Amino acid sequence: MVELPDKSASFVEWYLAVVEAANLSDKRYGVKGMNVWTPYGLKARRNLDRVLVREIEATGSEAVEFPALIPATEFAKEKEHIKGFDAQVFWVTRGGLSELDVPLVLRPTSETAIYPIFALWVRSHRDLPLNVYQIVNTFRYETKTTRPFVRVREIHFFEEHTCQADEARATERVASNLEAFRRMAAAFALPYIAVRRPEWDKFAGAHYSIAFDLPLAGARTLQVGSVHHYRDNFAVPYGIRYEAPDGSVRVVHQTTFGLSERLLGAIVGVHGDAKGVVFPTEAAPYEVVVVPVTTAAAAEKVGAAAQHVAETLKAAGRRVVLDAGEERPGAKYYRWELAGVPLRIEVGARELETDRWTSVDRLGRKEPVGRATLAADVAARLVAFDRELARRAEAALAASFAPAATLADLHGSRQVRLVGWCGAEACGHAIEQAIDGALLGTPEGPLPFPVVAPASCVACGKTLGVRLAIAGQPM
RNA sequence: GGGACUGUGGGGUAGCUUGGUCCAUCCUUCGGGGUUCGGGACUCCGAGACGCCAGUUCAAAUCUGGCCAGUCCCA
Repeated sequence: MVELPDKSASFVEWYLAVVEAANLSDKRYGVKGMNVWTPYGLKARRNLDRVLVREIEATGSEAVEFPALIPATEFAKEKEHIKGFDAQVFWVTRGGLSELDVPLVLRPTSETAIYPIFALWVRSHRDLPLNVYQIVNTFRYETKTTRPFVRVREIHFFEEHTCQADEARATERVASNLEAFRRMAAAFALPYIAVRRPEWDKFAGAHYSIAFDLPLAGARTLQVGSVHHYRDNFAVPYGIRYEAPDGSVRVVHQTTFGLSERLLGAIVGVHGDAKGVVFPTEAAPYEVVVVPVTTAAAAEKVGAAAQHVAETLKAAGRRVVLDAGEERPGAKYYRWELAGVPLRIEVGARELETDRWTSVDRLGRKEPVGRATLAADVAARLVAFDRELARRAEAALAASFAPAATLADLHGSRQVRLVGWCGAEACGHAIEQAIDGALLGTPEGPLPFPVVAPASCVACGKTLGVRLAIAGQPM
């Protein structure tokens, strides 16, 4: 029997307990920040990857894989980048018994592994755009407390790297990535806000960074991914140049798009409830669980019917698990609810006398599904489930933001705050200090809820050039 | 980066102050048997632990040190 801590009262405790109880990850490996992917957790992760791959490939990106080790000499070429990552890399300094002449960095991100090769691949304007992505593990020497999926040292990382002919085309690629992320997030019923990070918080080496933030609990937010415009900041030191149609030699402009298993953390954190995980259909390791409700009299018939239901759904392409175990039905319900399966179908003697099965979705909504129309009815129920899940998440997101007119409002805030900001770094830091968190930045595009434009900077009171900014506490 | 606390079967705990009573408590879990089965069944039998390495001691889950890991707080 599993008792979960209260989600709204102690979010972090709840999160850790859910991840463990649902068996998504095993944190007993014994190296800080490096957890074991369990069969169940890995199924979910692969579903996320499947959607990411589908959506990024729809934009003309191709998969590649680069090595995990980067020579120190290459790593050091872009000086803002190395400044940003120097303190959080693992080094490989020895090979067997001998010291390496050139130490190797275990990639914390792959710019410096990929760009020397991009310089070889890109020769002509005909080679552009170059859009590639990889899904690999990256490593960061995280010193803070690590948490499954959210802050780890071995990161399951999706990263797209592109080369474009000029700055405008790179800007277009950024827009395309924002759109791809919109589709990915929608697939998981995850509402979010896209935020342009302030100068002091952009990716090391970027011209600008746009991050995807989700409110979790109180003022806490989780960045699940980001898109960066590099301009030619990397292309110059790495010599990524091409010959234009007019014969001139030009430097490419680059973008990247990064996501990680934080997406899974976000699904757990946003959709999960007092009973456990709630998986949106696309992410769910199993979309449907079939539970036979047996009695001594009808055991055989019920068992055969349950099996038939499972097989019918499998044949229709559903991920299905048939729980024919010895436990009583109630115990199974609790277990599969903890695991977050979107839809349960109950097959018992009662149903055998009708032409329907009972189905209950993870939000507790009970409805019959037709025997003859099983696959179609289940599909419809799952669509309705995802829609309701999204609706609830959107309502929760809207409720987690509140405007703040003064710095005092930010103290001990239980919500993410919308503030006026003049753009000055000093004011930004004053805001960060007040909320004991970060100025996440300025919204990129419209927010998914109504907003009143602020009149003045919450820190200095100036009205000139004031824009809407978001302040919260990144997890 | 700084500090605090914690580490006992798969999970949660009692025991630690004051070393011997402990081949270690209780709940859960796991394996086997029986009766059951529409929201966490009951019962019988069985399995399973003192984070790691040193030290102190006749004797260490218990005391000391280091390491590793986890949790929390602060920059």
